[in-house]
Amino acid sequence: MMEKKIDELLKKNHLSVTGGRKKILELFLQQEGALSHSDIERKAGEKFDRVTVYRTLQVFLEKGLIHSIPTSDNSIRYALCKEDCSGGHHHDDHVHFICNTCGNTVCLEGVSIPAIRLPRGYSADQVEMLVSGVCKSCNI
Amino acid sequence: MMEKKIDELLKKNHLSVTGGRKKILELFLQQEGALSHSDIERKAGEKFDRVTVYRTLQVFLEKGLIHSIPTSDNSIRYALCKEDCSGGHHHDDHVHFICNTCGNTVCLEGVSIPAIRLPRGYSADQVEMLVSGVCKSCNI
DNA sequence: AAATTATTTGCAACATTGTTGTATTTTTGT
DNA sequence: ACAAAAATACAACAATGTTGCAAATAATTT
Repeated sequence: MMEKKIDELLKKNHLSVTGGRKKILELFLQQEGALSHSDIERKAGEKFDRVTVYRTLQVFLEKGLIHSIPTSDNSIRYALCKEDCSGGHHHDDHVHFICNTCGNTVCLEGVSIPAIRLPRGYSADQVEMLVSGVCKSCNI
Repeated sequence: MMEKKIDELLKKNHLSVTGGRKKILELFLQQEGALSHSDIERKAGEKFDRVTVYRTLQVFLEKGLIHSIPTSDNSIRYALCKEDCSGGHHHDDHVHFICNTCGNTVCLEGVSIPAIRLPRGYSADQVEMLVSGVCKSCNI
């Protein structure tokens, strides 16, 4: 079942498959939303050291397994990349949504970021779009 | 000169005019870009306590003198609001730009955030758009 | 399958960032 | 100039993030 998918994902990205990595990947897979560092620490922290969580997230970021989502409250969230985004920029095509009610952060895969016209002289490299409001589940 | 403008701004927002607040406001006015907490601490920290900087920024935020800009590197930046945004949401109409070369963050007042279509069930409250790339000054 | 090598982990120690309470100082309004 | 209100510094603390290194675990070789 999921075990297999996890192992594959790790191997595909040239990462040793270890307990900590499997656990954290599992959290992402079963969550299907974004997780903050403290979320992860809370859910996996009893079994793994804080430092391991930091390092694991960093490695996942570098390998393009996850991407980071900036938020207004100074707490970065991380979410699984649907496709490989190890190049660095393959995830900036969808909008991120934070629910003010439940606090969940999700990637709106269907909603793509519209192009904008920058002032003369500016060149864009990456675009983030972050919407906050009330999500489907909380919007009874 | 600037002294006067600063005093006015503070008074208009029902804030006592004190050394710390004047200094921090001055930094914002002469910077004309966004500042991170550590920026401010570095530039005003010799004269003022760290806690004072925190509390001052918090008050400025509440009063709508400044607004915060989320960034990917987990370090919120603050920028002066052109108009009053004490209501909370009056600043989400422009795009923010971070230069990867010089590190500066600016508000692109002229560039407004395009409307997007959210999936059924979602309602938006606030929208942030964050572009990173190379700014005018660095794009020789 | 055992041994070697490479990688990951936990731990400790530390640095940075952010928060809270309180006494003192400064500002404001009268 | 005085009383009341507000802001500040200081100390103590909590939370978050970083680094080096020894021990443990995973991958590779024979």
